[in-house]
Amino acid sequence: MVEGLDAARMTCWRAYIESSQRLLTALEDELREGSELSLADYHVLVLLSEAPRQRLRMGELAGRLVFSPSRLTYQISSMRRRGLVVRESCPQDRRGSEAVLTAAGLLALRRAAPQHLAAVRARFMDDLDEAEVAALTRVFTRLGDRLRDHTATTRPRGEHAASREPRDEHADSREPRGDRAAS
Amino acid sequence: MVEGLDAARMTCWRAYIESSQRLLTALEDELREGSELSLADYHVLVLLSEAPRQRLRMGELAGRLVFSPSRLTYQISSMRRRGLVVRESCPQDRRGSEAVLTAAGLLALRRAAPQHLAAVRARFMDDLDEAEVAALTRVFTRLGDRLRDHTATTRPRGEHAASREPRDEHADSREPRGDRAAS
DNA sequence: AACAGGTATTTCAGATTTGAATGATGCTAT
DNA sequence: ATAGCATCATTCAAATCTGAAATACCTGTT
Repeated sequence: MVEGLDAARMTCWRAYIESSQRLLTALEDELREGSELSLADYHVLVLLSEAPRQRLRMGELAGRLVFSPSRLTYQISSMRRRGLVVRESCPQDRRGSEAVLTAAGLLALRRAAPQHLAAVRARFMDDLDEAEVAALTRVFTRLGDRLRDHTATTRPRGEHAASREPRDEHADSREPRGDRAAS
Repeated sequence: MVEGLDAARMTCWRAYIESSQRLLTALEDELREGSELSLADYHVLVLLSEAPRQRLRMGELAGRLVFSPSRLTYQISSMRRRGLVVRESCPQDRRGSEAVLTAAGLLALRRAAPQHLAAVRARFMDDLDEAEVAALTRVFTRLGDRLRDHTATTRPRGEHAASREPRDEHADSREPRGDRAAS
């Protein structure tokens, strides 16, 4: 048997995997019972609300959400049925289509955000001291950067990974933006 | 709008969510292409291989995997079809049933483990220094402990969460066990 | 301008996941 | 013992997710 992880890393890995799963499950449950939204719905709404004209190309959205293209198509169809978004075809590129936030979608986000963010704090963030926040930020930012590259390079999950151009100006803004609707 | 997360925590939260998603996706893809196993299959096999007689009750398995009961039923059926496990009804409690690792299941795990663990290291663990490993372990162990309690107490996801008794002796062992097969 | 080769997205069938309902058994207090 | 409630697990239908194939359009070349 090839050498696996050392004991400390194995413990770390297992704690991370299991607790992350529990956390996501808990947040999903709490979000659903306090709103009509799933976590996926919520993430879509956040991204759209922060986007320039509250709209994003399907591919851009899929890339940021880490969704396969077909999953995103399904997700947006579902949200459209519920009036949270509408679709428009992209004028610059007629192959493309955009998801556009509706007033109802924005309202849904604004209503759901306080509870959801409170839940994120209650279940996770409030337990972290500043040093821990800094450590997690460093680790996961680095991880995300490496995996974004890797996905784009190696196995374009559904072809929606970030483009090869120098760098898309939206692609990794992690800072608040002013036009943010809820968060 | 109620106060959300402070800027540092929001950055942290988003980096964690996105990169965790990318990591899981990458590991799932790599595991599937190097074996016939999904990540869920792999986790089941690891737990069974470490269990006393290489068998676990459905509920115990669901609780540790953070699976709903019906999801676990489906998962185990699928693994049984492929010969990775068999099922036995539990002698002590005739309501219950056990999943038991087969020789083929153990073999599949032993074959898949080296590549999978190498991927875990390559994509994640090798980038962490000792202090980061320690910080993550502390944070996620604490998180897991709190969420295990919370789930058990508040909203027994499918009723398989740990019992309310003082503490189930299997429930949070995170240490290697000696009889471990692969990891 | 027609072609070749790429890209963006959807469609489709099949696999997985969910949650509510069901069946079967265990447990406790009569 | 047995009624009454709790627990373990499965089933079923509906919702979601995946990957391969199809569709429509772009772009650079000739």
